Amino acid sequence: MSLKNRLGFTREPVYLIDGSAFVYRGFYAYPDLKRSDGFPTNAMFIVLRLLAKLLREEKPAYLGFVLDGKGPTFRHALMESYKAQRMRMPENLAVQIEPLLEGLGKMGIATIVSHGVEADDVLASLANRFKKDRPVVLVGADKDLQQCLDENVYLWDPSMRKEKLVTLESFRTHQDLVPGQWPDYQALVGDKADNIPGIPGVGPKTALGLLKRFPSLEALRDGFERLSAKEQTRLKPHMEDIFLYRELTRLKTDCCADHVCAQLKINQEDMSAFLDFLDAYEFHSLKREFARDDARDTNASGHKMTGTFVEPVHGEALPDCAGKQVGMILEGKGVRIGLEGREYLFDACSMSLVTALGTAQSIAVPSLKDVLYHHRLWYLVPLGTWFDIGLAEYLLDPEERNYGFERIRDGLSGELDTHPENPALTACRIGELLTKRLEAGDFIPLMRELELPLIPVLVKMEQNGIRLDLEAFAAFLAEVQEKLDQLTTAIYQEAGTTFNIRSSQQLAEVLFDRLGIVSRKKTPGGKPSTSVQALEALADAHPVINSILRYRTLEKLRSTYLEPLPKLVDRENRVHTHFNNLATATGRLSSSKPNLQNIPIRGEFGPRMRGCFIARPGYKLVAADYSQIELRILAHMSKDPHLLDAFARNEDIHARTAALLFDKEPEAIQADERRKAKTINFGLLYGMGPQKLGKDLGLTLKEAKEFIARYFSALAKVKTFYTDVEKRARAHGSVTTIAGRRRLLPDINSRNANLAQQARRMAINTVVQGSAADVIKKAMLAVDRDPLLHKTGSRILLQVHDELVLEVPAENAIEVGERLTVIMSGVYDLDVPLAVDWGIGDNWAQAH
DNA sequence: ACCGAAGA
DNA sequence: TCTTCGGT
Repeated sequence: MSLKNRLGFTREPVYLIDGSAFVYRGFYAYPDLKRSDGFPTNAMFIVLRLLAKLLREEKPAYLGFVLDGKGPTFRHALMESYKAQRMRMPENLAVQIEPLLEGLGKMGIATIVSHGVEADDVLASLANRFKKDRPVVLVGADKDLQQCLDENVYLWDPSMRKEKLVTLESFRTHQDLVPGQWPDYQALVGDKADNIPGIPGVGPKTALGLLKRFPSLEALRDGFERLSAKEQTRLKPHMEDIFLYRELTRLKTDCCADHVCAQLKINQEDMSAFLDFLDAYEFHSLKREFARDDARDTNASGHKMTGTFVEPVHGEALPDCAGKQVGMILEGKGVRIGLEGREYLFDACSMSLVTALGTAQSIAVPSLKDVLYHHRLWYLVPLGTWFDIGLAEYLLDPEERNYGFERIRDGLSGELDTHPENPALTACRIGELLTKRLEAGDFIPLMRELELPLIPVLVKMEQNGIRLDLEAFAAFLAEVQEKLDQLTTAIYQEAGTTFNIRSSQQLAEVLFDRLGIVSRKKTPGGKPSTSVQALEALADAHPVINSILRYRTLEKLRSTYLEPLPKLVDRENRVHTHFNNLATATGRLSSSKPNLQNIPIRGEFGPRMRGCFIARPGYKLVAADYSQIELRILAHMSKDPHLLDAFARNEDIHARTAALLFDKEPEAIQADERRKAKTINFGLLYGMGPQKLGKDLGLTLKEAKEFIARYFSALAKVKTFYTDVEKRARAHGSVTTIAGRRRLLPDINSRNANLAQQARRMAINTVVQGSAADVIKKAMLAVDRDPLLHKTGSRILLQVHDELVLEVPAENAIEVGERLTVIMSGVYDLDVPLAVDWGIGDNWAQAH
């Protein structure tokens, strides 16, 4: 549905497009699109496609396309380093700008090229003037545009798979800021992309806290005395700079005084020149689309209207929910309820509402996790009452990447009898439909006994967070930064040029073209690879290679961990990750914003990195991890006597495998032989074939095949297990884990051998990896419910696939560690023991 | 094999 | 979107 309808505009809105953003995005997103003579057309294509969609769906009357001009802007005059690290426009993109402007002209769209200011400034200035007369929709993704939000100004990004609309209201509920405070906020936090440093150690949480107390930088300066001593020392050295930073972020609202809205009127009376233009650049699909749109005046909203719309009641008389099926949608602070064909709106969550809903038979919601975050009162509704629509869909097909309500609704639209503008009634109906499907697939126990109860545990873990040692982070970062600076000069010298070492493209050019090193490995895309594996093989060819490898590891450390993490801490220096329970095809959790499941552990810097994650004063971290859980599951499922025996005796499994493979006593196994056995053990869990194994072990294809054959003849029951999994996958088109989790693998019966082979590997890996995920999820529930852990004041902080990290009062740490291992090893009764290793420490490194 | 983040 | 690299 168009924005006009959704937002109920009464006057024609004007759309202002941040052209530069889309031009760049298109350029990187579609690197290979070219005309047959080689002229690059990728950026043009993306922009034109975006406009086509916008014209078709929005039917705008006024639209302006704004591009950055060439020269420097006033911001460069304010600060030299501004956007210094951003490269100048690549040649392949620059050549597309003129033709693009020409095309837009023929399309009847007004373009504005900014000079001395950036495109965003033009957008802000025009929005500021036009908003008095009509709604303004800023089309773009730059977060700095949020400062323009107003009752009549909207920010919209339709280019992603899921469009993003920010209104004044949604901004307020999400940000706890007024749009006008955005520049003040950015000045404190900094912005790496624009090279605005911000204040070290001040992340979003701190900045929001400060702005809550002092609404502007001026107020902050004037009230400086009222800050705590710690805050004063942190802020003092930067108090002058932040005013400059704010000027860089603040968009101008007073340029383009001579533009009037009438100039932005779309004029598509004659499209023939534009169609010729599309021909000239070989945009055939776009031409078809425009020719079609030109021919018929479409009027369809594109939305299938089933059921009749029911006007929602503004509820102060509560409906009787007892024993009924209910659907619920959260809208900002408010709540929308649907039952028995009626919808009710409430301004906020309240005790009486929660009590009424608690008597329902079931409440279908798009995401239970969101509900629990919405208000603490929701915890009072019995867990068994909730029905999580996203979760249900995930269990039915874990390979959809999008479990948003809209996607699911549209997928089921054929079977819905509700109006799309009655989302709560729709949710209720979807709940009914999906319940039937879950029953048919035998997913109810998995849903009710594992996945749904896990959600409040995940929320607790996220809210607990884990504490960072900020001093240690700062010292670490300073060291790494200094080494990086030294390496940069060394590399430029050794290579004989300066270039962007972070760019694999430029690096490949320098190494393989300029220095004449012969590349051996290729990327999946067919270009010469500069990965660690590829570079290590070339280490002898040139001294610069080793410097580059070292630069890579340090840069990774800096950019992924050392720099971003301290910015995310709250008042107590704790970071709060998101544990996503609908993210993986195998049933594992994933962690993001920040990802705490890939914090380095190995190598020169791993222990030091994990040492920066600490327990709060008076507490210890207790970490417990399953030992070889996936191989143990393989042992249990295959019933292979060698594996069962090795685990029963708690032997070194890789050494034992090596002994079988090389026909030696386990004591006589060499390190290299153990390494090979380890690689093949892991490889087979991934369903790895001989090519990949050979590559990893440096063997020829023939040797690798023999090696695998030897493995399977020694571990014959593993072989039969593999073929059984494959057979079952063929027969059902899916595989199932111990807890009844299912992954669909339609490709396993494909005539395309590659696809079938890929599906075969997924089948094996999913059974093993997914079952391991079931085991630890069950353990998490048991840990959460354990009275002793509760009594000792333990809190669960992290899950890293086979590991749990708890924070515990120091005096109880040993007791908790012991209890934890008992719980974790006891969740499933397998044919092998589930061994658990654990440790205690003041930080995560020690606890290992 | 399964992820997420950063950079271009 | 692709490449790379950190984790399991």
